Order: sequence, then structure tokens, then C-alpha cells
Amino acid sequence: MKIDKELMKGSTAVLILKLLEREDMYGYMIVQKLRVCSDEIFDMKEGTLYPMLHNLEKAGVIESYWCDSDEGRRRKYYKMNSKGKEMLKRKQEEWNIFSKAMDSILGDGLNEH
Amino acid sequence: MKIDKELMKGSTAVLILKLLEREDMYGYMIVQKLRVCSDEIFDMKEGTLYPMLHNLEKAGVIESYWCDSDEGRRRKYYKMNSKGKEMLKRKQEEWNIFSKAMDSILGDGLNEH
DNA sequence: CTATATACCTAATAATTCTATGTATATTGT
DNA sequence: ACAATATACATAGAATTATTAGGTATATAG
Repeated sequence: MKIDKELMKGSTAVLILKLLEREDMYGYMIVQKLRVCSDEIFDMKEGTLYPMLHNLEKAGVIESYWCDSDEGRRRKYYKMNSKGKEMLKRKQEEWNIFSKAMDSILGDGLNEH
Repeated sequence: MKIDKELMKGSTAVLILKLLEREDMYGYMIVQKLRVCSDEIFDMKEGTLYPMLHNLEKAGVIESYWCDSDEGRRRKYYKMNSKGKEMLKRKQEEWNIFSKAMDSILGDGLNEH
């Protein structure tokens, strides 16, 4: 069923990588940005996000660095590298294939077979 | 993250219900039809399908009956009822919302926030 | 007569996500 | 002053979901 799984999880990893493509971000910020940009549809839990960020870092597709902020406690920023960009590209293609297949079943694709 | 989960699984249950909307089908047939109609993208495993059919039946959204076939062993056909039609409608709407949210992140939706 | 295709099923495992909890700091309301 | 809320990171355990691997059984093709 899954197109490819190696070290990626469902649809969440591609979302994270996509956000990091534009700018370096820290975990808490990713959660909020996802919620706002998806019109409240995505509500990624911290228990989902942080372990995934750690996995992506272990896999060598993102890198992290600490930054002190003016307010609150310090933030751990994540930065995508070239390996991450490749993975994003591949994962985005996978999403396109998957969603096209879904639409071909849920749409009128059934009549063609 | 999940829009609704009650007794439905990821994207697979909505696919099954959609196929059963058109005609009564038996398990093995569902697997093949999914593969063909999705251009080989979906390759649902029997270990995924059969337990899910049983769950859907327990939940009262589909019903089953046995039929002898001309060749091979007998087949267990599944039929969607009105409760199943409601669920299909709801699940299809969920897919639309989810895929729209995905596209809003993966597309150019990031620039609007 | 063996391999393949058809056809069903389940148990054990793997993979994925959530819930719950913990730490710590700063701000806002009362 | 004090409690609640928001920010910010993190992990363990539970729950969910899907796959792997095995089993049963029948019919056909080589």
C-alpha cells in the first residue's frame, strides 16, 4: 500500500521538509505554521513531531543548532541540507502519485476498467 | 492529525467502500480491482483487507453472503448498506479536506501566511 | 504432479501516531 | 502575589494501522 517507507512516516515528514525548505524553523514553530497554513486541519502533536525531527536528523537530511530567543526558553532550529532537498523532491512526487491514485478510485476512474 | 478515526483506517476503508458502492464484491476481487484501477499503485495486502472487511461488517456498514462460483472455491461477497453509504460520503469529504490541506502546504500555500 | 492462480483467514510483528507526562521560562489576568 | 496560559523541548507507554508470514482449500496449466 505504501509507495515507499524507508525512513519516512506517512504524510507528516514531507510536510516538515516542505516547511524547512523555505526557512530554518524550530519545532514549536512548525506545529503552529502547519496548523495555520492548513486552516486548522493539521494539528500535529509534539509527541509526533519531536521524535520525527530527531529521526530526520539521524538520517542526515536535516541539521540542528540552538539559538537563544529574546523571550522564553531557547529554541532548537532545524535546517534542511542537500540530502533533505532530494528527499523532499522524491516525497512530493510520491504524494502526487498517491493522491492521483486515490482520486482515480474516488472519482470516476472505476468506469474505465 | 487524523480528521476522524472512529472505526476507519487510513485511506484503505474509503477505497473499499467506494468499490462496493458500484457492485457487490468479494475480497480477492477488491484487491485486484484496486490494483488495476490505480495503475498498480495500490497493492493492498490480504492481511490488510480481510480483517478490515470483518471490522466493517461488525460495525454494520457492510453485509456479506456466500456464493458458489463456477470455478475455484466459493466466494464471500460484500454488500454496502445505507449506513455504509453515509460513511462513504463522510469519508470522501474527509479525503477531500485532507488532500486540499496537503496541497495547500505542498503547493504555494506557504506564501499566504 | 507440480506450480500457479484463485480464494479465504489469522497470528505475530512492524510501523506509525497519539496520549500523557515531565522539564523549564515568560506573560497575562486576578 | 499567584494561578493560568503560552512558549519550548523531550520521552515513555499505549493505541492504531498495516504488513509479513503462515495456514487452508480448489482448480487449471504446463
